Amino acid sequence: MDLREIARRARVSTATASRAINHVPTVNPLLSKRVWKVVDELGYYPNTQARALVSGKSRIFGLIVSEITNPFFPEIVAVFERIAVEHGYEILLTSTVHDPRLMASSVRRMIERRVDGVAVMTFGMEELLLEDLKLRRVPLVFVDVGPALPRISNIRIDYLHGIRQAIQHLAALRHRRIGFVAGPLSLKSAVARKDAFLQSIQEIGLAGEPLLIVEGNHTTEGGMEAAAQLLNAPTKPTAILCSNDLTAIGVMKKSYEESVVIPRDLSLVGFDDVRLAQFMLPPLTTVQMSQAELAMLAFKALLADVERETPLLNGTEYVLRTNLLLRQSTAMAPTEGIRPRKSAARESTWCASR
Amino acid sequence: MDLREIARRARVSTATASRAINHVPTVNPLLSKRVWKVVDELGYYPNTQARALVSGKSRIFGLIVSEITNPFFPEIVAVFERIAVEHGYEILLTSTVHDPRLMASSVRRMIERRVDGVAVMTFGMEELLLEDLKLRRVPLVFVDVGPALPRISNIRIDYLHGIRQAIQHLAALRHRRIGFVAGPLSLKSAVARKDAFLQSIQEIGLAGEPLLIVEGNHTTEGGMEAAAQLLNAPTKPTAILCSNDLTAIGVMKKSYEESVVIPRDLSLVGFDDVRLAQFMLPPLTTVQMSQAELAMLAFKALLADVERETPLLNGTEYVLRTNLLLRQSTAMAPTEGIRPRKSAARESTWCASR
DNA sequence: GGGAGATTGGCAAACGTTTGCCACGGTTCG
DNA sequence: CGAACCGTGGCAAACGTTTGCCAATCTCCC
Repeated sequence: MDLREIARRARVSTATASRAINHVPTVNPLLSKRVWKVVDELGYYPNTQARALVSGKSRIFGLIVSEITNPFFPEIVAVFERIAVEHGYEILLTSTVHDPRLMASSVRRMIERRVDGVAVMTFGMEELLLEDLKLRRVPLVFVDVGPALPRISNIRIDYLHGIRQAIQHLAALRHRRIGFVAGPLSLKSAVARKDAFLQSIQEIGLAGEPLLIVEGNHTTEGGMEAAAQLLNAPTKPTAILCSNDLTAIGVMKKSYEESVVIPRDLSLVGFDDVRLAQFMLPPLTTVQMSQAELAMLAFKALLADVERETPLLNGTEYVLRTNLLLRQSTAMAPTEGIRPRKSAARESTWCASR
Repeated sequence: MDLREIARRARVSTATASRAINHVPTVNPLLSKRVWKVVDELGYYPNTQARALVSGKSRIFGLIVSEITNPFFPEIVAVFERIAVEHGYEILLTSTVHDPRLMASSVRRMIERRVDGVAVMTFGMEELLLEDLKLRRVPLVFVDVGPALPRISNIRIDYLHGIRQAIQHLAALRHRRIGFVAGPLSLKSAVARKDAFLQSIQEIGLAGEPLLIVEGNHTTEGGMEAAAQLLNAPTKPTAILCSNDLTAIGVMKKSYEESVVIPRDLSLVGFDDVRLAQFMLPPLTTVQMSQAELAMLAFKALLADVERETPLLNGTEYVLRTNLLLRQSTAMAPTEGIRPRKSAARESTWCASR
């Protein structure tokens, strides 16, 4: 069943039928009604591919996330999809799972489907692979990349704001030895988080304390390994800040196994505010980075780019704030009985790395 | 840049160019090489919509899940997507969030995009809304629906297998008062799980015990509410089986708040084996229902239907088994001090419902 | 009553492919 | 030497829309 059939049954031309269906105002209301009657009777749905072919617009946005099984992303996908649908867009989802080959194939598929734009929510991976998209002038939006080219927007995350809050919160609880489990330092966002941690530590004059930084990989498993290292370090931290919630969950599990009770013996702060964070035992204090806002920002950026007729000289930059969310995984630092203060100072550059 | 341009530059007709690109064997290797050279130089990607238009196949599968933020689903999406891509298919994802309107609009969009098939992973919701798809002979695959029509396959979950194991495991640990937090009974799968629980209880002669069933809603919040009810019931259960892991996590949280320690005071078993289950404290014993297998089964079913030239009289039925996964949230039942056996018996039909 | 202008609807081209059909050239065999 | 056949490649139609352009009809005013 196609437009021709509709036109035939409504006794109009296909042109009129098309115009009626698209609510072009010049069409005679009487004819329009006739067309719509037939459409409803037959349950006709226009063929999007034919439409796309002639209009040159697919009304599809690509959405690339690094790993959909990471609980951070489903929320983004859900919100992005919801807004997209509201605006008549469809999404083409790819979960790259950190595999450049998959990323490449995904980019290719997106180009083949002629997406109208792509949101790249991988937090600073493999931009090289996106050359093809840039070349074709596909509007793009990234998270955490430098100042933008035309048709390329950027969402900058203000990591410092939330992380500074976290550190100051811990300091207020008398913690001085604060550990940090970083994300994979190949990720720009992981580096940015670590830098924010470093800066925050410095700001409140804790830079002289032994530096307790371990590189994790943003998974629970990585968190467990990192916790193992940190808890056996010559100078155990009394508090740990993690580069993401999954890592923090891993730390919780390791602590549990080693009978370190949170928050009595160890205060713990996560990052992201994954939905599950509040259901941990104890509920995880974490730096919130709103997934919903991030998704909305990304969509907004893409839509603006698509609807703009003349491309801007440079893409727009959007900013997303982060904020500390207090729950119950932090507490006053344990009073230190036999803290080997002097000897610890000697090792102030201790820094493990996986 | 289009096929015509490729053809022009390779000095062949578009027909030959098309055939070369699609590896039609009759084309002269020399010409083929010439075509491919141009293709690679120009970075030409064929326009999928034009292809779809003429071939009548969009090479898109729809995937409908009930809620992508439920950690059960991302794994399904990930696996489904991976296999789809491997087979040259794209997926159109919808998260219906239990909203019939969204479901309807999603079905419409899928039809407009001319999907080649749809996997409906909502566990028994709103099949009525899928009439449009059935009408158009779109291959479908469901989970937990009755025997199938042509072009409609079904994946039946063998809930009993795993749930029976769970109950027997609890019984072996001397538990006699086993509570159950059901899912929303509007969901077929939730009913099936409850029935499996009932049958398993009966099988081992525990049917005479007070019946401790609460209806939850498959969310953590629902689990918390259910736990509140169960823990304050006249005859507190010593073990609770939950209809899914999210519910179990809610129960854990509530127990924690009420200082009921798991597994010492209360044994807990979940269902699904969400990735996070093993990171709960204590790690959650649960009935595993492999998300990866489910996704693979669904894709396989769809693909088989698409590739079959003559539709079967009835769709195929696939079966997915469930299995108990022992972790650390179950233990021997607490020795019962002052158990009010007689008085409890009177209330053996106690059954709360939200 | 006739012409100008405004409405409205139809014809047909275009979007970028695939593919059925046919023609061309070359080879083989009688 | 001619006919039959095969391998190869090109022409053009088709897929289902949208839309520019033009023609037809109507309205209104002089």
